[in-house]
Amino acid sequence: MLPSSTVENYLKAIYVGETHLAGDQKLVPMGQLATALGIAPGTATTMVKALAESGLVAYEPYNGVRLTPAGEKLAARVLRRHRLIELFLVQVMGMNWDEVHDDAEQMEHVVSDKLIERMDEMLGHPAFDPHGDPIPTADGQLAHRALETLLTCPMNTPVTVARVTDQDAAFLRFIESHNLKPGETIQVEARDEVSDSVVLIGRNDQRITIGARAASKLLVAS
Amino acid sequence: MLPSSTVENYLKAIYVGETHLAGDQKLVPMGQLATALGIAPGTATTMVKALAESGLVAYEPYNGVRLTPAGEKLAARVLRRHRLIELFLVQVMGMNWDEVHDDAEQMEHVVSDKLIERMDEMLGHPAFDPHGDPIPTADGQLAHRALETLLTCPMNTPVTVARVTDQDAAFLRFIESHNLKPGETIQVEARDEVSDSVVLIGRNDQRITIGARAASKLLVAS
DNA sequence: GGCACGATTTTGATGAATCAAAATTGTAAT
DNA sequence: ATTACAATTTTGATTCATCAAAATCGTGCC
Repeated sequence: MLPSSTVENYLKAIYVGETHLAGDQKLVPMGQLATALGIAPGTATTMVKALAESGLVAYEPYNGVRLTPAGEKLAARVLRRHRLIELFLVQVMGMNWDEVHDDAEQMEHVVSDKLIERMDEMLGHPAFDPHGDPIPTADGQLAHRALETLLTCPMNTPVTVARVTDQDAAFLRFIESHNLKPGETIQVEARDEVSDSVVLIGRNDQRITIGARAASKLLVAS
Repeated sequence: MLPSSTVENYLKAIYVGETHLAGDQKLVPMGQLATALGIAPGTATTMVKALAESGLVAYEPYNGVRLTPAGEKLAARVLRRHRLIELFLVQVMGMNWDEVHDDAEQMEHVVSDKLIERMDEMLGHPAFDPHGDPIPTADGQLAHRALETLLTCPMNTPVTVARVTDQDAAFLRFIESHNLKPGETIQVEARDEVSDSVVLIGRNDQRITIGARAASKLLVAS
């Protein structure tokens, strides 16, 4: 009864959906789940009912779905694999951070525990992947950091880029080419509601203007 | 229209089946194919007919199946991936040669061309995997070596183990623990038809007796 | 030459995952 | 309250890969 790749993907999407969710209520709506997985809404409903049967999720019709402890354990395992693999591909295989997502997406379902362990050791039990996403520990714990987006962090104060929450290759290449990868130190110089943009001061005092939508995907620590 | 894992496995099995086949006729019987893939005979027939539809194999009812050039190209690609991955897992990840088969079996279907290329470079464009199986080149060429089994090679003459044609983990561990891995130099001291066994002189003049069945899986070069 | 047996093919059915489109439900606005 | 819209669920079908068991084919043997 080991979970299929499909089941693993559903659990992972619900897990991530829960964290993207506003504070208290932890029910992921079917529509959001279907969109995240790129499937038709009806398919999500059918599948989630099956997952509820096997005790991996709690399903409330018309309201949404949430992981049970069993489901969360499995989801964390898959996410751990995904992020370790991404880091491995960048760190050891010398691939670029914008081209590792698809490989990780596939490999996370098939590589042995032994191989994952080897990667983990080789990388020194890392806590974060190349995008700054936390890597769950073997027993499912997530490192928690208090981060802010570029829309909410203090202005004219040096902050460190900690996480980029978008896997789109073109976006990642943009971030990289403007020296905004995790680890870089930057400042927010100005925010403008009207033009919907944020002006940054980056490496070598270079000014970079990005849209608010993009700014919300850059998480920083003060 | 990229081939599914299932299709890739069928092609690979036919490819390997063809080489295991006695010289001239290159038709792999359905029964053999079904056994190799661990499926029911009827399933093989159905699937092979579909493969014939797509031009990957030539199918002769009641006689067997053979790869077309298109099918051979795909099969060689899969085998190349499989063997590169096995070597990578041993050489780079420090895994044992008896525990890499299953990972390779899964990964061969999912990793990107880019990642395979990186492995190939990192390993220095190797021609053989840890078991001595030849790795097809990117354009599908197989290195050919004239090897003999321990049942047919010259006796009382130093020969070098070149290939072990069995993926069974227990067998591989046996080979390793008796210092009979590819690269080792040994001699055949005696063959006995009646007891169905072969006596070898291995490293440090150690005597090792193995059955004829096992001996047929050790290929050596003079 | 006929027959029996082993290999192969056919048939009918199943489970997993999916879709499109129709039906239903919940809610927010009038 | 009604109603209208958006989200969700249901329905009916499809595709892929598989099996078991029945039907068929080909070959070797007497």
